[in-house]
Amino acid sequence: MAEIIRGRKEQIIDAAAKLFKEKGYNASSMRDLAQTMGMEASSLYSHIKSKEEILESICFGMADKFLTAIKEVNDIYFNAEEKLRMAIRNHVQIITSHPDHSAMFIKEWRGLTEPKLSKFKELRDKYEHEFRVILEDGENEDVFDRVDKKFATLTILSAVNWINEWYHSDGAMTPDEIAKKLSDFIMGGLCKKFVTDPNYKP
Amino acid sequence: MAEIIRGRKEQIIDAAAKLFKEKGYNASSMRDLAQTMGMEASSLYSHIKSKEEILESICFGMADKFLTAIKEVNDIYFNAEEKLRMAIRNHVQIITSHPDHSAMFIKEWRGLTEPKLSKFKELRDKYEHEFRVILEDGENEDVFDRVDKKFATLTILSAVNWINEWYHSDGAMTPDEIAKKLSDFIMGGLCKKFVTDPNYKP
DNA sequence: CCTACCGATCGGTAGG
DNA sequence: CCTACCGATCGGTAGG
Repeated sequence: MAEIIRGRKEQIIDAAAKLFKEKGYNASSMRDLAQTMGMEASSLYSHIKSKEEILESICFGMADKFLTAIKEVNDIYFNAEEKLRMAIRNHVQIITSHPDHSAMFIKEWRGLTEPKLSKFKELRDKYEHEFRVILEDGENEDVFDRVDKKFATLTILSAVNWINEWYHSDGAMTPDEIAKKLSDFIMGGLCKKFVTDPNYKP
Repeated sequence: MAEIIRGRKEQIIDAAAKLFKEKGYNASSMRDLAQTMGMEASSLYSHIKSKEEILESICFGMADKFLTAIKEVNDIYFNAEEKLRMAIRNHVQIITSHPDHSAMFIKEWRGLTEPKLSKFKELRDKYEHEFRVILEDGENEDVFDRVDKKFATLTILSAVNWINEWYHSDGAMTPDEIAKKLSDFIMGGLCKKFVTDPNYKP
């Protein structure tokens, strides 16, 4: 019984994530959501407390996924380049396996109201901070250029998040191929050059 | 008389852009907008036809600005690296001088309905295409690496658009400094290396 | 899970 | 630019 209810709740949340990603959270009504589930809007409330509860559970659930992934990377003592490549790989992995839920974490969280909004922003900032630590490690190891870390972090995150706008599971690239290309681009940039880093292998 | 009405209309549109950027288009009501203007919601309709007309005029106005800027760059025969740096500089310039209106072009256009939605998407694709042409030029000139052009275009555009999320005119960097840093990052990536391109000057 | 319904708010109009 | 108001739709509840 409890399992049936929980299962149904997850179905509703998944359907909501898909709808909210397509139309936006504010533009989606509970009646829209009910229709995709083949039920009346009022029936949704047997399983969920409110519209915002859905958004909340998705946003915080994904924040947990992203944070757990990057903390694992930072705990293991690879060098900075490996760390960054791993962090990007994990990020792409999460986005491509949960594209609808990821859209809530990346952009639809704006629909949250206080005090949940502030709580969520804290988690996002934490994730950003973990990325930044990797870049700082890289500079200390003399592997990365001495760049503006905040600037570089935001630029990298914007690139990895943009994937969610164009990725479709039937596309030509696998998640790992996407992660590889993105990492190469971030490491090496666009211009031709020879890398003289000791770790470089042609 | 006509000037007074037009001036008032522009004030409303500017206030709307600011409001829509902060709260999102769908989450903003005409009553919210009226309040920021110190008038009743119904009075807005003496100056504008509908809520969507506001969004439309901003989105298409900005599309025109961005397209004009990049077409100018592509018409002048600089080399590809110069073209890309110029295109990024213009893009940053437009965003930083019209941050509210730019937000409509970058994300709030989703609030448009057909047939305007499709028309707008065409213009966005055109802008993307112009960027892509620059990357193709760069490869032909043997200045850029042979990269997936669609992939690189989207990555670059995501980075330049993300500026709109964190840029404030009282920040530490000028628009040209932002453009320079971004261009350097895109050209050179994060890793240490020596550039052997003939055009390279240390 | 449904029918029936609530108060609030939405974009927008009429008429001055 | 305002008052007065419209039909539609919103998130959500009561009761079964």
